Amino acid sequence: MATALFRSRGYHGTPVRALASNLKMEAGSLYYHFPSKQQLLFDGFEQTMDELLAGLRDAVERESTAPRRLCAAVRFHVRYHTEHQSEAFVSHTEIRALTGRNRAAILEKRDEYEAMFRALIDAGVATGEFDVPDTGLTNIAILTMCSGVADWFSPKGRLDGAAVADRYAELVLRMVRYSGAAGRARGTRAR
Amino acid sequence: MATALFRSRGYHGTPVRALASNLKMEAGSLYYHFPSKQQLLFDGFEQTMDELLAGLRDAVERESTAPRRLCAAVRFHVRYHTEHQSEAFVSHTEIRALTGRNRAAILEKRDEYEAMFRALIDAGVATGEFDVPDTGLTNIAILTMCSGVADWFSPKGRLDGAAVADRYAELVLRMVRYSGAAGRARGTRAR
DNA sequence: CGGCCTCTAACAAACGTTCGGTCGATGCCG
DNA sequence: CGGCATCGACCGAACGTTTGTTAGAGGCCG
Repeated sequence: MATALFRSRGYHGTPVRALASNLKMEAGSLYYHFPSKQQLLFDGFEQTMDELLAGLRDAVERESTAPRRLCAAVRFHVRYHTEHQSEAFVSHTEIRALTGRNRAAILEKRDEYEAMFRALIDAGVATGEFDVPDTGLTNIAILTMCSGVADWFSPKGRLDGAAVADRYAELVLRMVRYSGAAGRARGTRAR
Repeated sequence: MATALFRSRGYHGTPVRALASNLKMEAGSLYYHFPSKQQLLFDGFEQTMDELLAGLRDAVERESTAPRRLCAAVRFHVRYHTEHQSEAFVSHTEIRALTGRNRAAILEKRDEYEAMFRALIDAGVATGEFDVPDTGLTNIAILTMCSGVADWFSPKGRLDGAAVADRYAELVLRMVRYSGAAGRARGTRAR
């Protein structure tokens, strides 16, 4: 997969010839399948963002109360970052490698994602279930914390993706000071 | 500054000629001051890591109780990431651009930094002041969350560095479930 | 004059991309 | 069933440009 190479060497640090040889091909042959290296990056970005948006929407829809919805969102987000680690990592670090309108298109989707997340917090604040001094800051703190999972997670590690997701959900509940946090994290597991 | 360019375009995405023209020089002139592009990157890394290590040690030394020490550590970490945003950002994203032993040297310092942070949590757990289900995971969650500040912070934003640092300190206290969290964050401000 | 510092020019290597040719599989026709 | 055209997938070589780096000459300032 191209994403694995982009992850370990970066977009600009990965020659087209490396991408090709990874697929047991010659460099020129790649251009039968893709019009440019940039498009290859962009396609990966778009797929990742679409999966994130659809997955988040889906995870949230299954729950009704604010704490459960936020929990489900966090668990989905973390699990996606463990199961599609390379894609998620690249989507965070290589945005700057996207050119003009490609970058704009992705940033738009990222903003949409962040807004969906923020709405989950706002909802809990509105009902009084959450107590956060600064919704915007708390939201971005939660998101960067959860996205950071793609930085350090290892499938060979002590905890698997589901376990990390559960523990992160509890951490988030603490951050928004949901009083029923202690026993809830595991209880509201989606699947 | 070279770091600013590395930040916006990445190491491999920044030609030596761009670094030079940023200093109103020609490319060749740079090599009077630096032996190689790689060394330029490494020097920046080493300075940043040393400042982080020294700063953390210093911030922690001034406080005695576990919650105050953790708070001071978080505040220092966040403020450093707002005041040296480019350096901090590059030190997170471009580790992969470091070659062999350069990379090893930096990773060693990073591990040392993480261990110092973890010790702060362990101390609070030992005294019963903190209640965390998984120290290692909580530690890395806190660190990625706080380092993420370098991703989104803007000096022109609504909150300045000190304000962000204070709010992050409170979020962290919530994560380790220090019961006196509410009023403490601002109270323990260092400077 | 002498020591910093910067310039210009050039280098080989590596870059993304293009293109004509090749090869095996497939489909059609007699 | 055999012969031939067609097609998708890939190769290999080449392209013009850009890369990091080196070398030597020249200018400013003491």
